[in-house]
Amino acid sequence: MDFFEQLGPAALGSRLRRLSEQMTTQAAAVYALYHVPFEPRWFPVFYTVASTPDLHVGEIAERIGHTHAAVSQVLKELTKHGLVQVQRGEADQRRSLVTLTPSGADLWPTLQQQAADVRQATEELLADTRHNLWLAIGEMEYALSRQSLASRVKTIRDQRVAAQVQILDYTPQHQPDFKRLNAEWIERYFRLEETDLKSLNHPDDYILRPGGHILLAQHQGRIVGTCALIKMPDATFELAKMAVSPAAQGLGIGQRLGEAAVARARELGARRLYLESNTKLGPALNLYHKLGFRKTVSGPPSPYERCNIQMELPLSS
Amino acid sequence: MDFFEQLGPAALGSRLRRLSEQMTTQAAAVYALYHVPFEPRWFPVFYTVASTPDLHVGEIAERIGHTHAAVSQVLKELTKHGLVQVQRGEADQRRSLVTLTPSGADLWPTLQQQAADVRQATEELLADTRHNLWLAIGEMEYALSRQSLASRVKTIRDQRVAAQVQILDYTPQHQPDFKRLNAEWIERYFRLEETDLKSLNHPDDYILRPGGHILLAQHQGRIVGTCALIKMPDATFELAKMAVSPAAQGLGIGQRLGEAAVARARELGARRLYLESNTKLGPALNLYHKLGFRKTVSGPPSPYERCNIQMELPLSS
DNA sequence: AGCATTTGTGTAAGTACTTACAAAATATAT
DNA sequence: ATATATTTTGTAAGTACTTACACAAATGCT
Repeated sequence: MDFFEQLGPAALGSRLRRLSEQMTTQAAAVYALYHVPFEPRWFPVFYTVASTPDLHVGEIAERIGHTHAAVSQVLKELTKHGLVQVQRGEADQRRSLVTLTPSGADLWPTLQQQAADVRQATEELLADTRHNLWLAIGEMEYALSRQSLASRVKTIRDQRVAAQVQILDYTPQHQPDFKRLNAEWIERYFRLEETDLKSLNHPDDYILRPGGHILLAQHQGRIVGTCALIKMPDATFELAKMAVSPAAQGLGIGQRLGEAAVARARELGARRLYLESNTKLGPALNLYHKLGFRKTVSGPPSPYERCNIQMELPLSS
Repeated sequence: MDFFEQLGPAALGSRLRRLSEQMTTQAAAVYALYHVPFEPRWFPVFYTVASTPDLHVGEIAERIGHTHAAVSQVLKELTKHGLVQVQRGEADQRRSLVTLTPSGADLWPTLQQQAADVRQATEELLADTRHNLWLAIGEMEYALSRQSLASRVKTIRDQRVAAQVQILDYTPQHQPDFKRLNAEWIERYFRLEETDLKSLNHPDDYILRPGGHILLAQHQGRIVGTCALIKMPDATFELAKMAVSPAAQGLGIGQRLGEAAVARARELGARRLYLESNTKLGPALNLYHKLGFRKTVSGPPSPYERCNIQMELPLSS
């Protein structure tokens, strides 16, 4: 099984599954040992009912950490085998109250004894190992409850990507990328307007020459994000043309671009940043908020139809 | 979840299953993170094919530790999604050789990167814990490969039962049990013969008064086993009427009875033990062998039709 | 009291594997 | 060379759970 060795803990899930399967098989063998006509998967439910009778399905499920559906299925089988009986609740007619039948009660001491034997065997097994599996599971469950594996992986990937993302200044060779990335998202949500086409086709004329700046994000040799600072009166820049390629979204590239834009505005002596957007663009607004932008009380009307929100960020110089 | 706390490690199997399920769910979330249209269960197969192309189904299965059936199913899906292609083997037409398609090869770097990220995340997770889950699994698998859980449980149970089993001397009140236990197994395999009935109905007359002894095994207040020493010429006793109740079989009660009988024969100054049995009775012969009995080369003919094997145990006094 | 909402349960279908079985190609024995 | 055994694979069904859905009973709200 070089597979596990090569991949290491990345295959943790697979390995856990294998071991749990092995344990389940062994459990079946244990029942055979005691001549008990009983299936391992019944145990949690039976144990719970025997310990505290007159519980209903939902309560049993909660105690053993399975779903009510699983409990319901197991109870059906236990009933068929004559080990438990189910009655409608008296006060609450929806509930199914469960108790042991006489033959279930007969079985109970044997199962208890068996559980005690299994417990002892497992404890001896665990005592033999340097790394205690039972405690390790507990610690792992705790660690995962604090931060999920997926979000841990995301953190790692974001760090790696951030190290690979470069923020570049616009040069004329970037015009096609600049246009493509912006046209892409505008067309997805709205319609390309005349004003858009002018500035996307001729950013030199419409953005740079009037004193603006354009920043680009490069990842693995490809331009995957853009954003522009457009000069406005009163030491203000408008943050516009913010776009990240769909394939590169979720990598924190917007954040990097935004931060770079804010830093650049500061360098240029801006006292205020301003932007226009649309409330439909949730993730974008989220990003702006993270960067420090807040809703403007009132501002000049926008030339774009699609803008229904304005935000600003005062820059204390 | 008091269930796990109450039962402790006896519920190890359940707990492993829960954790592995959680890891599987998380794995799916990780794929979503990378925008990869890929299911976690494909990974082992895909990984193996990408690392070493032109393997066939059986080889892949062996490497990843799954069955060929599982590999076959996953390959079907991978093919449907255009990630791998399967060809008949040239030399051996039974084999299905697997290689990546161009689009599978495209996906490979992303998956490799992702696996590396997952590995790092998991390693950080493991480093945070006091009991290393990865190593604990390895140790547990090793321990179980040396002795299965079922056999460990059996050892523990046998010890417990042995402590509870008492070997008693026959008194007339035991006659019904003595008869019941012997009749039970004789009728299961053969037919009760006249000779049987005499000694079972009147053990005093046929066994004890001629100088024999009867031992009984008592477990939890019930007589669950019998065995008799019948006096023969030349300081020899015949070990006969060995019976253990079906419900109590496998508990090592036969062994205890047998050992007690041998010890008693020694006390009585016997120089040899003798018995007759049938080769159909595998477990019984096994027990006799464990007690030290060996096949007799030739002996006097038995009054019982069912006897086709004779064994003896010389007792060095 | 009449309505929507919540709660409790059961059933069906899915999941990621397994075991069991079947069929074809190849290897081995006579 | 022919019959038999073994290898290789695919398919079906099972396992021990899950999620999704449906429906009745109870509760909350006006």
